[in-house]
Amino acid sequence: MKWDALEEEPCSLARTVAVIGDRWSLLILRECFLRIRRFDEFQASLGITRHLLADRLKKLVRFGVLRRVPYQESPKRYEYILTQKGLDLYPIIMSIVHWGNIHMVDSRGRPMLHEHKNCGKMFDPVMVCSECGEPLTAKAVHVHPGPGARQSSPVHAKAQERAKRGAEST
Amino acid sequence: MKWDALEEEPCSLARTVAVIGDRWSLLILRECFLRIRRFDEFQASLGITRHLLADRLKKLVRFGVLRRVPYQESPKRYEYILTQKGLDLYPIIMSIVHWGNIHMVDSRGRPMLHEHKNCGKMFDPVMVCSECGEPLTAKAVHVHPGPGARQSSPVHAKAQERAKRGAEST
DNA sequence: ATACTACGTTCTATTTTAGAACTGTCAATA
DNA sequence: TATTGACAGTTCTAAAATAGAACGTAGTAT
Repeated sequence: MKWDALEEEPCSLARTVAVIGDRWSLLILRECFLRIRRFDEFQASLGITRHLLADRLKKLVRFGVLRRVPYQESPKRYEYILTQKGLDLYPIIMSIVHWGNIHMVDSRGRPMLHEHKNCGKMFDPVMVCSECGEPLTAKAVHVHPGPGARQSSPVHAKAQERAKRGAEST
Repeated sequence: MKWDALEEEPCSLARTVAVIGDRWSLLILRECFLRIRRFDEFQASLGITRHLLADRLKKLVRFGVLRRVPYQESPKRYEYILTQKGLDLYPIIMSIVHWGNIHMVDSRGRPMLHEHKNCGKMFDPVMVCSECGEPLTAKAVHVHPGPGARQSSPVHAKAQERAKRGAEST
């Protein structure tokens, strides 16, 4: 499968993966949320090759996640700023960080703590239902095809059936 | 940078990216949450090459995200089931889907809708603070080094300073 | 025997990435 | 005036990852 094909898939996950689903894009976005904005800063803090950095920044700009903004004339220099679309990636970044905090820390503990300015406390992110406010788990969610769906795949139907008959899990 | 180096980084995001930060792993996990469990089912529904599928499943098992469970003897056959560690990825998957729903849908609308069994309504996921329950935004969060941190990078310090002096954004 | 199912492995060609060097513009310094 | 340095990329070659197809294996069914 080509990257471009991902964008066309009738699946919001696949389309998002087309934007941020590679090793470097997520790390670049982490730096953006840590207020890194300039080419050489990204390069220095990530150790990414300049070649790939240029490529990924272009891609993120093309998708409207970053904006390339001039910060000086002569010589003209640009920095890369998160757009609203980019800022909206924050829940993704935070849930990735949180999973790492729970499942990937070593004996020394978390590399980073997060303080919520509103309440002044160190927090963890919690994902809740927009309708009832309860925390969400995979098992409490049922999926339906939406208006943008393509006819449901036979393999999924078969798996659903088997899962219903079978005992436990996922 | 090598993939193995990512696991060692003092950053929960980088360590999580080492597990799920490639095109296929996230798509495989999507299928897991849609109750796909068997090799040929993954292959059929994703169009991934058998080579890479075998490789990624091994990796996800190695990281403890999936469990390889026999479902029949003679010939011995296995299926791949999400562990608790894997189920805990749900907020990541849901926030990725939600961003796609908001920013990547075409005119036909969402490919998929989610129903919360607890309240019976179609919902969107919302990320809130574990301490005060308010929705989280990037600007309302302040980061601190944690016990597992390495000394803060000069480039980050520089960027922070510049960001404080400067006017708006991120 | 032959075909079929399920789960991989192996092979070659293509694409992507790593790593280093190079380019162009301008400002500051010697 | 010549040199150095900062910044933002581009270009090059070698190494690694991926795509696509074929092959292997172990059992059941015809």
